[in-house]
Amino acid sequence: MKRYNKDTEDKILNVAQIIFRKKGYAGTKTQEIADQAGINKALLHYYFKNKKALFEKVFLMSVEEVFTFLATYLNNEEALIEKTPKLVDSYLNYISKNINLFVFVISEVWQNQEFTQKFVKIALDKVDFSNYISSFKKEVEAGLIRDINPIHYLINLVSLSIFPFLVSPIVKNLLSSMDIDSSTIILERKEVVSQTLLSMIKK
Amino acid sequence: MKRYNKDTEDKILNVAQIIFRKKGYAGTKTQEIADQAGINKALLHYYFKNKKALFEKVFLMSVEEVFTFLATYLNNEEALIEKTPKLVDSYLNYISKNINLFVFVISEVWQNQEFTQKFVKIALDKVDFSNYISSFKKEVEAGLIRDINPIHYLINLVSLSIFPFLVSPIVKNLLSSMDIDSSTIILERKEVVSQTLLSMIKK
DNA sequence: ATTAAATTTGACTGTATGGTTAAAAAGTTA
DNA sequence: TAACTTTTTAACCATACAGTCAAATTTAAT
Repeated sequence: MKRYNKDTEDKILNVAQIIFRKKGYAGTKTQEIADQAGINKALLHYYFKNKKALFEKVFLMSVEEVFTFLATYLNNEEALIEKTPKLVDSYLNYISKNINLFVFVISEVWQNQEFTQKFVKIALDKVDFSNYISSFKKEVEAGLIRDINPIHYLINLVSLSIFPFLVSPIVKNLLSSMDIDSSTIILERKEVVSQTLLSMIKK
Repeated sequence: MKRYNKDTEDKILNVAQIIFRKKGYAGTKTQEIADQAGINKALLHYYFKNKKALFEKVFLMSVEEVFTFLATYLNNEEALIEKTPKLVDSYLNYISKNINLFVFVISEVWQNQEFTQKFVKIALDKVDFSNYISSFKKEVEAGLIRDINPIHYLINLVSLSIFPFLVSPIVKNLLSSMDIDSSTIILERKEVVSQTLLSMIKK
């Protein structure tokens, strides 16, 4: 006797993830998840206690994904000056393909602060930035980079990378109203972000 | 014979603005707006055709507010190197007091793209950044600042300013899990953002 | 093949929600 | 004050929605 059909559970989770990330908690209807998963709404409650429980699972997976990607690339052992352009390049690619993920996490963290904070903490427990901090400090001591707070470098990195995509529907409008070609701007961003970050750490 | 009671209409709009900005379109219930405005739900429909019409008014006001503040400060006639720290200072103060506004606009632009885009366009029509662009170019020609694209300076300014607040519930958790005092970091941000922007334009 | 457990379904329920209606109350003009 | 208009209300309606239940179907073990 097994316990639950993993295929069905995965199918529900995958569909729920897509819809929750696009429409948010309040905007998502369990009926739509069931329909798109090709199952009955009752079955959804057989696998997941209720809408909130399903949402919480999706939310936790999402926050974990956000941190995992960042931590993986940040913790690799390479000199920061060489690492920066590569990190920016792959990070911008990742963000552009997963922008819904970031909009979702930020929206829900504010709209449902009471029950999302717990999962932010859980996700943070699995992630470790201490490696990044200590290798940053080592490079400072070795005289390779300027003596700045690694936290500010990190905040600037994610701000410069994520935010332009967050507001891209607005920026596209703004640029076209000014007769500026937005695809050129997007292409230039990688270089701009790299240069801006490098100017923080280069002596 | 007058037409509508302006007090009542304003009361509804103000309450609607607060609730929509906090809970988003789907998360907001018209009953709650009516309750907090101290009126009957029928009266809400007497003043506004339906929930969507009320939302659209609030959304338009919000996008306009976002652009108006930025444009006002950006268009003032002062050398960019002197203007930057002042602009950052007042912009960060403004954002920290109105973070819901920014979360709201970004969330809704993605979640309800079909019917928000129109209002983004309307709001953009009322705003003019051409002044900023031309005075930036003048400073470049005068040799006061480096020859960079003013759009990238603008994108970096808003990214570095707004994004840390957007993710502040997460950052606070992250920092405390690393035993870092977040209030110190926040205080340092003004200087960091200014310096980062200045390093883009200083020769 | 029989039995029993796990999985899936159709039909249902209660409530929350956006919106309407008809009438009462308040305000305005003559 | 009478007549009329504007504003506000209580009660109501239809629908959408999250969640339940009992029965049917599938799966696995003997």
